Amino acid sequence: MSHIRVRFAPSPTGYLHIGGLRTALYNYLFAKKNGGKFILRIEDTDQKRFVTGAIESLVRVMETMSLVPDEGVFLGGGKPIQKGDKGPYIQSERLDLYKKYAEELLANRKAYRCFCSPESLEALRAEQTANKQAPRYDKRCFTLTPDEIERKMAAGEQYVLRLNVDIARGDVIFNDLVRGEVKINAKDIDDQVLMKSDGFPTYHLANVVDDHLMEITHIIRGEEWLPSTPKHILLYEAFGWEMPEFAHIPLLLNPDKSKLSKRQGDVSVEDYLKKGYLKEALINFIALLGWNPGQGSTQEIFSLEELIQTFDLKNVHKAGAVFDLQKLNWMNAEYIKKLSVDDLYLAALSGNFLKKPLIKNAPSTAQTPEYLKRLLTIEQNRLAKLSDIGDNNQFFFVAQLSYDTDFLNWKQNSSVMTKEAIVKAREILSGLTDTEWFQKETLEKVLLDAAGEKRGDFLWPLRAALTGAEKSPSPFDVAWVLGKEESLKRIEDALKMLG
RNA sequence: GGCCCUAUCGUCUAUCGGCUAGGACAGCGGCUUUUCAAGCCGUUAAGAGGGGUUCGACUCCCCUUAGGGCUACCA
Repeated sequence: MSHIRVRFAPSPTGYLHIGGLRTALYNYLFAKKNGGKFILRIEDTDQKRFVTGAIESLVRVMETMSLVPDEGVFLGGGKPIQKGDKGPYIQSERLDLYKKYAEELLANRKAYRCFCSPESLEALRAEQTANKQAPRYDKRCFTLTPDEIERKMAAGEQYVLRLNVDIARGDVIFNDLVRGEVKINAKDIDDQVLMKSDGFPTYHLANVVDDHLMEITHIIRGEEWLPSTPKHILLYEAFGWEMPEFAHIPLLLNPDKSKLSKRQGDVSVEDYLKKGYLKEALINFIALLGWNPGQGSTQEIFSLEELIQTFDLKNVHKAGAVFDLQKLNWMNAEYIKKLSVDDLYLAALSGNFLKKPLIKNAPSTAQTPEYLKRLLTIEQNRLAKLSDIGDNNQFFFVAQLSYDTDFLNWKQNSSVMTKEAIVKAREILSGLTDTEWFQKETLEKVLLDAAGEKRGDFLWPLRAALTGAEKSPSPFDVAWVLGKEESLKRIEDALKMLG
């Protein structure tokens, strides 16, 4: 297969859907793996559903996710720009092209004008449904005489162009790269509208025309397109064009196995980015939803580069895959753990995860880069996503702790023992220089030595005084993050409470 | 209703006729331990049902069942 060209062709009706991202990814991987070209085309043929700014956000997210096309629509100065010699890549700019090909179809009797009103079509459908028949256009306009057509057109009647499906065509058979042979009989194919009355093409026409003109060799798209593929094949036949290969990839599913949708969780890629899922984790996770390296491999963590090397349509699953947030969380945590603290800090900073109210309302000493990096050092192993930063350790950001005095006592220990422990801690800690303090190992060793055998007697009161929390990282870690001054202040506060 | 697709642990999946059915997430248990995580170790859990084909079927074929998708002048 020489000169492979694939495309991702979303419509700008909102944000990039996580399922769309997966489709884009498979296209991208397939292209890169095979030395082909990955094209981004915008399918904005439905004026009613167009959302302002959707193209920009679509392209931006693709870029963020490192799925940069070789050709098609890009962003330049925040505005959509197009690159490539097969453009334009935005369908609303190709209207005359569709018109030209539609006329060719009309001339060959492969398409015909239909003047039926939406109301009469709806009535027809209602009747067919009531009679338990499959709703299908009855071709009544196909038999219009040239005179009648001319009269209606002269009268300014609105019309659409329909595909003239020849029932005698019999089975339309094609070989899907992931599903194998698929067969649908022409009698089950509706006379699909190709051109709408507003002069815009429908998906079916625009898609086939563009894929041909843009020399697309492999159409990799969601399974929801499987039933309409025969219509597209009929169009290729009508034009006498070479057929591309088809690969229909399995749907992404909600936990209840229905098609992944809003309502049952987040579906836009930006939602996940906003929650602090790393793009590498998202790509990795989504790649494994419907594909695996096969060959008995048990590898789970893949870089984009590794995915490119390993990807093969042969190993794409046929059945839909449930989007399991728990596994995403695990994978994201894996990626967070692999980051250096500086990179983690940068990721948190650039994603705006250090500006949350919890942190913004904290004392300024708890907002310095040094402080936050110490926090991240401690929290790195405990984070599923960046938006979780600080949430389980809020004591790092409050000016004044609040807890019951009894909370300082380890198990059944008396407050006298607790006080002794905290006094001892104060003595040791106040003797440390700042340099010693910020050597995490030194701090830990000094405190561990002081704790001796019965660690709980010493460490629990200290940890309780420093955090006031039932759960927290170790007292060494907490003290290390807080710094000497704040730690000693909290220790003094505890001693005051103990009287 | 019609057409099409699909079917291995709860979830993602391996297996491409020889299986004591493997891995991962989640769950559970343990170790570690000052609490909570992390980490390490262990463990529960699957071939929808029925017919064929075959020396031998999770793997191939058929039927049933179940789930899903499509059925628009939306993509």
